[in-house]
Amino acid sequence: MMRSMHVFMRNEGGTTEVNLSSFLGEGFFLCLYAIRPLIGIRQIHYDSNQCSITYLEGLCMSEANEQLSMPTTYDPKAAEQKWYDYWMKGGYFQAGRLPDAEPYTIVIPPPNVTGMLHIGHGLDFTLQDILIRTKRMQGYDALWLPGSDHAGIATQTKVEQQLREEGLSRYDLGREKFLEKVWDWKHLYADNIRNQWKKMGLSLDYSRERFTLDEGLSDAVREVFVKLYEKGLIYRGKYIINWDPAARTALSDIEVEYKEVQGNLYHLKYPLADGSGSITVATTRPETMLGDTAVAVHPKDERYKDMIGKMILLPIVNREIPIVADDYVDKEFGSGAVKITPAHDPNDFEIGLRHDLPQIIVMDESGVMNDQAGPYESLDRFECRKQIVKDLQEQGVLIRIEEHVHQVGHSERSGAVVEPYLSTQWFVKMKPLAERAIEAQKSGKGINFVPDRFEKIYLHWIENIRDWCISRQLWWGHRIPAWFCEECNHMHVAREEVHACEKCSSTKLRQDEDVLDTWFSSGLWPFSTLGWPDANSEDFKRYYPTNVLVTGYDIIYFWVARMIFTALEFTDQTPFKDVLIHGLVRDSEGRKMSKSLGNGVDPLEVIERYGADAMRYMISTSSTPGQDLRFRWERVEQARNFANKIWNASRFALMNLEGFTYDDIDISGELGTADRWILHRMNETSREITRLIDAYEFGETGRLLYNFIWDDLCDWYIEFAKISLYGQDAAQKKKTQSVLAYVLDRTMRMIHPFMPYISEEIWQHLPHEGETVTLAAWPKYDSALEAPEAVQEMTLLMDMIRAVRNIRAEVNVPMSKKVELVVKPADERTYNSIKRNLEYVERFCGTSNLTVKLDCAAPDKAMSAIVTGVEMYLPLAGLIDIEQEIARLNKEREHLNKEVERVEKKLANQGFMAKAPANVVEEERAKMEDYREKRDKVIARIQELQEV
RNA sequence: GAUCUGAUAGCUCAGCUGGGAGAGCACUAUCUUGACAGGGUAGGGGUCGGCGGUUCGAACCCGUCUCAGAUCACCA
Repeated sequence: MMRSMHVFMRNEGGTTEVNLSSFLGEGFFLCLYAIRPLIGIRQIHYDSNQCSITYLEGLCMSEANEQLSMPTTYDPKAAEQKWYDYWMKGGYFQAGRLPDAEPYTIVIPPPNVTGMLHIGHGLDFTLQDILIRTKRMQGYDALWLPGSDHAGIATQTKVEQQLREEGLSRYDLGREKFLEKVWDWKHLYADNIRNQWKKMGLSLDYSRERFTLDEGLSDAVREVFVKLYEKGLIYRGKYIINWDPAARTALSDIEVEYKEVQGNLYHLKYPLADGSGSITVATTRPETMLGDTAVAVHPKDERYKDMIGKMILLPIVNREIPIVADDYVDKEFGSGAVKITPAHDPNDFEIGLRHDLPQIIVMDESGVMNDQAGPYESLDRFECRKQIVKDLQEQGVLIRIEEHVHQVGHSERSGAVVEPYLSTQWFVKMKPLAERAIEAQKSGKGINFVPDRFEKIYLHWIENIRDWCISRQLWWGHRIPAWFCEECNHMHVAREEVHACEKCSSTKLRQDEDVLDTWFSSGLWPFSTLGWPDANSEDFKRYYPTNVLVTGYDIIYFWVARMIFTALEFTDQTPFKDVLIHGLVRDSEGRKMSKSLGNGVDPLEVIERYGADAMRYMISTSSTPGQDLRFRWERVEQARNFANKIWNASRFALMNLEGFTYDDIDISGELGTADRWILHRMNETSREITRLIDAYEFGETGRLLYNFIWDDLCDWYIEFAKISLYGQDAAQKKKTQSVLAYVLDRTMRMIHPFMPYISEEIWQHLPHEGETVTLAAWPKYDSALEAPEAVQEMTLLMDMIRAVRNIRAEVNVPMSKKVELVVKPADERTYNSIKRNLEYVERFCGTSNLTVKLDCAAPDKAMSAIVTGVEMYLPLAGLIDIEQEIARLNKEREHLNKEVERVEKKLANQGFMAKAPANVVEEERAKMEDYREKRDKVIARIQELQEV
């Protein structure tokens, strides 16, 4: 709906009417409001019928803004590009600038080169950046080492997928060509990752960037492998492992995810070979019966006592297999008889060893039945299952199918159903390594987990650890440093390539085809990146062990635990002192972010829309250690608004700091109440946030900064400062300018770790010393800034102002109405406080025409307010009626009465008096006095009014 | 089955050694007073999951139950 509107332009008392037509009311108003500074409008009034505009007198806003080159809203994009380049050029992130300082080290959990970073990385990296930036400012030689992980199976899967789209497999290309492709991929994604780091504003030392397949790191891998082998802690052998038929590789136990699946339990009746009967077994994987080499029963099971030792004629393959007795079998479960397939089940494998049973592998490495499967050869394992069920049913062997929900292992990467599979692999013997780690932890020389409950989780895992299968039948990764002689098959394990067989001198050697589990190299990350095993590595000597590792709870087993035991084994110390565990970033409904749900959040999108600082602030401060957090756009918005608030407060300051230099800052001597108060608050805040950052309490830190900046600095101090800044007293003005410049400078330093860009942008505008806030000194608590009496005075003023505002709101006193506030202080000290600060009260009580009168009698037609130490009366003849005021006061009295009673009761409680600490009792006493005083005054006032 | 985490305002969450329940958003009213409408001011809204216990005093400690989630281990 279009309608026309009149716009009045008011200037110097005169009003010009302007007709504007064809616009939508409120939308237009908002547009006009937005461009207000640009066209020099000072005020706009809008209601549904008219809109009036007042131009700025004198200096108009647009000019002021141009001078400052600071628009009314903060523009993150320009600042981000500019300052990151500036930081890089200055080399501020490079460690080693302070050779005499104590080092502080963090190594980044290397992201996989499989794709783009997600918001979870955003959380992880932001927390680290906050720590490293804080420590850098605190004067440490801070090193944050970046890098990425080759992520063997994950990356190879991706590249193979890409190939598949071209109709190719890795075998078509061959090992060498394929690896070239993967390296291309790696370069592309490592660049992307680096770019994303920069967008997030991370202060990484790029000169030390590492990749797990770098020469140095590969050397570390070989060193560790050979040493462990020589110690007998790495062995090669034929065992049941978890096999991923899609990726055609072995997996470790923790790379298998168990998911609940609705399946069937098939009951099979195996006939005895002598025809004397049958025995029933049950299985969820009937196709494995082709590899059965026994049936096991419990030795004490009466039902089968006589059958032990007899033979069974295995259907379909017509193989005779024995009935064996083994304690493993649970008499109570199912029929009490178990089919044994040593080559395709870990438990059966163990039983097979005990009873010396043959191991028959019935499928190949891609899950297709092999020649041992007789008629089912070349059928896929699941096809075979269908077929064999049908056949067994026809032969009367399958007597029952029962629905059965069970856990089925899936490959963490490919998603394929994992097949327990007998094959020759390399393993790390975990017991001795784990014991050392457990001992370290229990003797107090271990890792400080934050929150500490994760220590329990870590210990539980490492105490129950099984040997680690480290070989992978992949191409992308560290090749196992083992060479076999083609003549005599002798195995050589060595750091360098072996050219001649030590046994038969043959030069025909071939290296083991397999590569190592990607976590084998990640497990060395904290020291391999710093130059280990090179004994002369300066970085290793200086920066190891690292201070803290920051990561999510999802990789405690995969990574954290492995780093700990390898570091203990090879460097004789823990790789870091603290481990900060954070949660997962979930979507707004609490679901895990995933590709399939499409609910992932791209950090670059967040940065694009709201700026890197907003993203960093939101994500770092909306988390508590160890707890998951939900990603909500409205929280990013809140963070953006916070950034904008900081921006505008700074704009105000800068407008009033024209010509003011760093050398002009002088906060000594006589300062106003508000000045001393804000310095006090800033000082307190700096002490608290320093403590909280050291405790990894980023959420609390953020809240504290938010409250300090928004409430104390913007809502109170800046308002109070206006009196002095707009006043006539030049000396006083200079003091306020000093405080403003000083406090803002320190405030920018304090928020810098959280919001590096906006703090740098503002800091550079402010009177400052030094090249960058990145290297500015962290604010230290300064006892000279303590000002308890200013706090007391300020509290009084704030209470008074709030009380008057309340009254005003209640009776709706128009802004324009002239009011006199009558104030009666209780004592001389309060009197002097108020006297000194009259102007503040007059200005900020929510009305522009308020004057304060001290030493007057209480007027009749007035609303009253009692705050600690002061009675106040706001004469509002014509606006209030006395009955209403009495009613309001009665309500107030009731409330105070309740408080008084509560405290009195507490103080009358002998238990409390006897057992509560003295300061608590004292506080309660003071409260009671205060409440009583207020209540009595309210009562007195009611009586006064009733007499009128 | 074991272990762990969570349950606080309509929503999302804080509440860091037990001492008068908080924030943001949303909602209601109100305001354009030379930084900010991405603002200001005022306000409504909670037996802190239930029940017991310890304590002078419990959102917080202990026990127990209910619900939600996670991790680990599983027998065919």
